[in-house]
Amino acid sequence: MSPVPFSKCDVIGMAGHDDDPIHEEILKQFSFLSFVLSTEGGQTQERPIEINDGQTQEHAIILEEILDDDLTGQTQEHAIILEEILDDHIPQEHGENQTGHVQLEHGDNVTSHIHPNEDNDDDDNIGKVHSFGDYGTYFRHKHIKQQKSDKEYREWDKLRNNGIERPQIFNKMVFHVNGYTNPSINELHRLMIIHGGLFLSYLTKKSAATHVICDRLTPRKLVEFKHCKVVRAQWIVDCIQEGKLLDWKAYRTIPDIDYAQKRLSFGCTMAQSDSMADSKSEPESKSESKLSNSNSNLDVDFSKSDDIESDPEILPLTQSQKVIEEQYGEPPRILDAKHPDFLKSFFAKSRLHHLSTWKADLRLKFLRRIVQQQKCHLQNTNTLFTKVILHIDFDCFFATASAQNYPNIDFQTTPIAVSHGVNTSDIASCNYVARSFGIKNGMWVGGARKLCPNLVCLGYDFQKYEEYASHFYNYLLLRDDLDTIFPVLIDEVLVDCTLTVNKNNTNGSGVGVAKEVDVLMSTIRRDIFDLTKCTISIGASHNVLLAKLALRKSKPNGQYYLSSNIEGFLEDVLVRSLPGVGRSIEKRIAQEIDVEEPLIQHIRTLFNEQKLCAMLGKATGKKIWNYAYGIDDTAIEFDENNKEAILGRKTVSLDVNYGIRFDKVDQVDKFLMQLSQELYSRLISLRFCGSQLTLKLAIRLPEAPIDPPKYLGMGRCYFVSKSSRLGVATNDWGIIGSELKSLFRIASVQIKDLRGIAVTMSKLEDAELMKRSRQKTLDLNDLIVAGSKRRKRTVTGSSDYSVDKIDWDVFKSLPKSLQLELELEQIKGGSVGTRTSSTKSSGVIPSPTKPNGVKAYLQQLIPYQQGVLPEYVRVVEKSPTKKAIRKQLPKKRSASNPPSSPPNWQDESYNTSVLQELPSSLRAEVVRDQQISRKFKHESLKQKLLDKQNILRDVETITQAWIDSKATTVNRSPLFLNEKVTTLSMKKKIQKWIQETVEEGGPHPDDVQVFAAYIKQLLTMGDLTRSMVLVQEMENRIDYEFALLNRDRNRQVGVEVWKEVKEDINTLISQYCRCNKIII
DNA sequence: CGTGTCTGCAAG
DNA sequence: CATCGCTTGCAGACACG
Ligand SMILES: Nc1ccn([C@H]2C[C@H](O)[C@@H](COP(=O)(O)OP(=O)(O)OP(=O)(O)O)O2)c(=O)n1
Ligand SMILES: [Mg+2]
Ligand SMILES: [Mg+2]
Repeated sequence: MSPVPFSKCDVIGMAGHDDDPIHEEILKQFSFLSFVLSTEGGQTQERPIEINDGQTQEHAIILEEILDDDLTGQTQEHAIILEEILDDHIPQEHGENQTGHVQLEHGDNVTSHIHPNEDNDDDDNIGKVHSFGDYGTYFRHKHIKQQKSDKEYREWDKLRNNGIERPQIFNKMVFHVNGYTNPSINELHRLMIIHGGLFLSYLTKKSAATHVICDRLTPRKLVEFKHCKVVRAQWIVDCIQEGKLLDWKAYRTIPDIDYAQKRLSFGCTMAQSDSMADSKSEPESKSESKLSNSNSNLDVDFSKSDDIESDPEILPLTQSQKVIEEQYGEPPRILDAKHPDFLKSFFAKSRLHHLSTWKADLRLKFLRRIVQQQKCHLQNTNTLFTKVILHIDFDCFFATASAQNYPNIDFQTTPIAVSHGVNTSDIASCNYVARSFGIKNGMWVGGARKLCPNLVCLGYDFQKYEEYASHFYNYLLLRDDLDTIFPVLIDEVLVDCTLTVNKNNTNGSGVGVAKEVDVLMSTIRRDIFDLTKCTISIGASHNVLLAKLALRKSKPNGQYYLSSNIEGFLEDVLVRSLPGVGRSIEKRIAQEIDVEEPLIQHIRTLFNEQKLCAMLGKATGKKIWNYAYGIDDTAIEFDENNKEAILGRKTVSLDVNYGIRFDKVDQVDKFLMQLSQELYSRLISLRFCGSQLTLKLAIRLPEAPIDPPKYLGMGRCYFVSKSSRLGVATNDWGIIGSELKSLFRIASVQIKDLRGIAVTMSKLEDAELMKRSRQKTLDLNDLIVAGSKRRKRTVTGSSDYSVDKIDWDVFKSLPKSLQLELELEQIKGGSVGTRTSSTKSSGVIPSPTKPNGVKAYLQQLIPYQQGVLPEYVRVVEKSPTKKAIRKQLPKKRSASNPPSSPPNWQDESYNTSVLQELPSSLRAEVVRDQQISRKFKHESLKQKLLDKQNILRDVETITQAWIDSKATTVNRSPLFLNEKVTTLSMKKKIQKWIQETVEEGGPHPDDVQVFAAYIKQLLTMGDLTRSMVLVQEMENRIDYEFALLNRDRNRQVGVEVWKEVKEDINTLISQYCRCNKIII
């Protein structure tokens, strides 16, 4: 603890709180306050407070409340208020009119005597500032006041120190304190200013600071403060101790650990691992490998394990996959995200993707089940019952399951891990033999091999995992004695079995419950083992937290019912094993108390709830404090009143932080489009639309190497995220895609430093409800664009509604890209009025590359199949909103713009306003012209040649993929509305569908979705031919309906809508073709 | 203070 | 060759008015 120079201060008015550490703390930090506030202190240099505003009373009351407050944990908050009040009340000028004073007296409580001057009430400027109604002003003033009060405080401190000024070691230095520090920010503040430093609160420009005091540096902060000297708080303390300025470099804040640091000093242990491996398992490598350790490391990899076991039958599946892949001769290998098939191939092999997908599927399945059965109503409410929660989990699931592919490996004695690679590859799961070496799930193989050189790495077998999980879950469902089943993950469930185990406990004595629990657990374990030959463990207790901790104790292949001596049990539990405590929080706690691996008893004895909350935040602190005493009220029941619970989720997202290596923006754009489609298909299958889109980018940290240790990994990164309100819920991938591109440009990052991309759709709505909102957006017809004065939308006052030509309320609800579009349109039209802060309010930074206007993306040249006229398939960003707007837009720009779009802009972007109006054959010509002229402009002859070669190569590979995809889908066909359908019956359905809905103004959006999903499924199965036949059928029928229009104009809308639908389906197909490089 | 956006953490 | 570092929800920090 740093010295408190005010210890001799009079502490008054606090008699009732002498023993309260919190009040002491307040007093310590603000002990000078008691002087200032005291009129009875007896010290000559003290003056009564002079109050010249009308709000003394308010402050006095706040003060009283704070000092009288029995609630703790609000020290910080109170400190701020105190500080503020102090700022306000420190005498500005000696001899001002005294209009009242605050008097703090000895006694049980603080009392205040207020004598406000009623006549002076009109002078309430300052009072207004502080009336909590205008926080903007409040905070602006606060900064200035703070500096002022700092000065006052320094002067006062000098007086306290017998007139001797403290060494001004921090002279001319400006500090900013960030995050939780030790000592606290208030203490630091005090220390800095009395030693001549300037203190900047977080409200001011951080860049003005010469030093940033920060004990914990996250990657993002590292970037933010990269031009500052970032030091630990200890520096301040030590400087003062020494009475001079110490070298700040010795106190540099070290960045938090991340992926790269897991690796530590891999590579230095070459000799050691070499010799170990040699002696053990690879005699033939002994002779050759003096230098290379890679060989010896490889020897235990699954790809060579057949050598070790000399059993050809245990060839892992992944091997055969490779063989198949290689049969193609020279297909361009899928390395990074530039390859069009990357996404698919990545997800197919990503364990975390599988885990997440399985989890979501299971949740959905069980949600449905609960809703269907209304089982939650049956929940027991008998308080006499002993509540019992089971936590069931497979032992080292992946490792156990994968090892079954290798019958010759002795699972009980061989250290086994599941991974893709051999060095920087993650270990998904390792068995308990491996764990005895200290190996853990999530470690890199390289690191693990240092602990255990003989570690055997096996490949993944996702199919098998899925299979076992389905055995597992079906079994649980089959049992009818489990009240609630809550899937945590594929290999892990929480079960409420209160009713079952209490069946002999009708009198509430609790007798026999333990036995019932034990029997139930043994039965489940035995049955699951019989089903899967995998061992599972079960923990049981009366709440979720304790069940989890019991599970940990029971592992491996065990069971544990934690029902008595819970306090004692908890004592020696690692803090880290509490749910919600991970690496970061454990480290923070460990640092604070200087214990390597803190236990719960440390929390109990060395912390209190306030301290935890100060360190970890209010919610987290409280949660952990409760956990330390075994208190947990997490419910595993389904709350049907919760709207989100019924929707099942709040967001749908898609992350790729592997293989992201781009050079040019159009590569990024292409990938973003793929992400859009993936997101789209997830939204469709969940029947969701969303109205907020977030793009999160992982960017290489400046000091991180270009190539991270892990091949194509993300390395050390910081994250940037940008989000956009779409205004209308959608799932359209055209909209999503163009919005993403727009967001990407706003983020303005170095493309080569991009290491990860994530896309999140939030503000979800049921697609069912979307239909209605869609109708609403059509009201945008009210939107009129003509010469108009812009105003920032502040109040939605109806009075000036008619004055504006644009309904800004509607405008604001549009996606940013659309807003910008409209603005551009206005600029073009030369009708821009006063451009107030509209740019700012739309949040879009205009930049040369930004104009993401009404564009369509020319995706791929697709000549139709059987000699039909070639046609360019457009992918239009369709959206009712956009269309509605576009109708209102003058078309001038469109005519002149397209051929001369900015060179920076992606090649594929076109303005379609005009193209849309043209017959497709003519349109094709225009497009081709544009392409040619662009090529001519921007590309050298050499480039052209290269392009040609590329096309040729594409054709070649495509043909093979094409043939192959046809071959693999001979006798499979997806269900449509759960029915088996033939192409012919499907054609008939389409005809009927179109015929019937044209009169109703087009198909129901949901039906379209179902149909689109069907087509997509066809495509996924490689049945391109059939999809195209079906679309052709649609087109024919629509043309037919179109021809009939003369007879019945009412059907025009329906036909138009149908044309759009057809276009969308076409888009789907062309996308598929493009992704697979298929040219038909 | 109430709200929104961005960042960080945890889980498996 | 390597390697496949996902997805969701919650909470905190900070900005804005
Ligand atoms: N960092 C991690 C952690 C887990 N998993 C996968 C592999 C595991 O087999 C599965 C289940 O995770 P568990 O935490 O249950 O770990 P295990 O089942 O492997 O071991 P145990 O449950 O015995 O502790 O999730 C993973 O891929 N990566
Ligand atoms: Mg497990
Ligand atoms: Mg598990």
